[in-house]
Amino acid sequence: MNDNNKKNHYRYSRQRERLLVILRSTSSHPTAAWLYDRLKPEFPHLSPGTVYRNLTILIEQGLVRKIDAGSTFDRFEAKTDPHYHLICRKCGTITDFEKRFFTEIDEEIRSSTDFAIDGHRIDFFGTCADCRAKS
Amino acid sequence: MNDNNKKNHYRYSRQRERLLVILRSTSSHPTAAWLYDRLKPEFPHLSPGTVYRNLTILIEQGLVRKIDAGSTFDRFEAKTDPHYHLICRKCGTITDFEKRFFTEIDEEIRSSTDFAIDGHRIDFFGTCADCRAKS
DNA sequence: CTACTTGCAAACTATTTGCGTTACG
DNA sequence: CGTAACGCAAATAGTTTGCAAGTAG
Repeated sequence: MNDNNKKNHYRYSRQRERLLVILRSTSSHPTAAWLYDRLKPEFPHLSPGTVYRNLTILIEQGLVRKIDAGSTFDRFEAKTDPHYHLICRKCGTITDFEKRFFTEIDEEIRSSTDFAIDGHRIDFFGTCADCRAKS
Repeated sequence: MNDNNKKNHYRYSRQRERLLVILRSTSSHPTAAWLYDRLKPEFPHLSPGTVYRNLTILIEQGLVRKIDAGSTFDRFEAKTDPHYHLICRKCGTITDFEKRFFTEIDEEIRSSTDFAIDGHRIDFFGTCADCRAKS
């Protein structure tokens, strides 16, 4: 009956606002730990729980997305427009790719399964320019 | 100087052989816990460590792949031929899709980045037939 | 015999949660 | 004022690791 355990409405929180601002100001797809370290000087009593709870809320609000890129930890991004990720096999860096979105492939899948497809995620793997320069 | 901590060669192990057979006999993309439960009756003294260690070895050998599908736990598959995953948003089931592989999209990305792309992964999201029937 | 593999148990890491307090609306 | 959000600390979940004993080659 209850929609899991989502709140009725969200109250303003300075910590959450700053978290979103920082997340929007970087393209590095940071981890929760990185965000915590980044925010700690501003809020000396900040706790990891607060970071995680706020990330969850921001995700519920559709302002942030969680990324799995094969690590043991989660990464986050505030980009909400459709885009892909280029993941470097050497250094793990994630780079956004937004020049092209292959909406047409969903249609191809739809036509040959009984799955009701509403979206897709693509990660491209390879070696970034920096890593190639180093070897 | 040392190649991380990989072994010089792999010795035969009955546990590992059975693990691979079971993994090859299912299309359910199981978790380590599921594999452990499945193998436990055959090896009453089996430990989780053995399952994880052997999965790591099978991955190094290129016989098994680890899948991240947004869960807190890893899933594994013994399919090594290129294919995609259809992930149900309701029940989390992962279904293989192998009818079509979009090799051409790598080329499109290559031409507009300085990333040396050598492969991609696509996950399609939606609702599976079973879940649609239930609602 | 050498060193890879095992079982067991303890350790580890990232994340979540309970609780009493603070503060937004 | 009611209840969402906080900080703190303890708990959890999944996975990894150290060690002594077993075993493949």
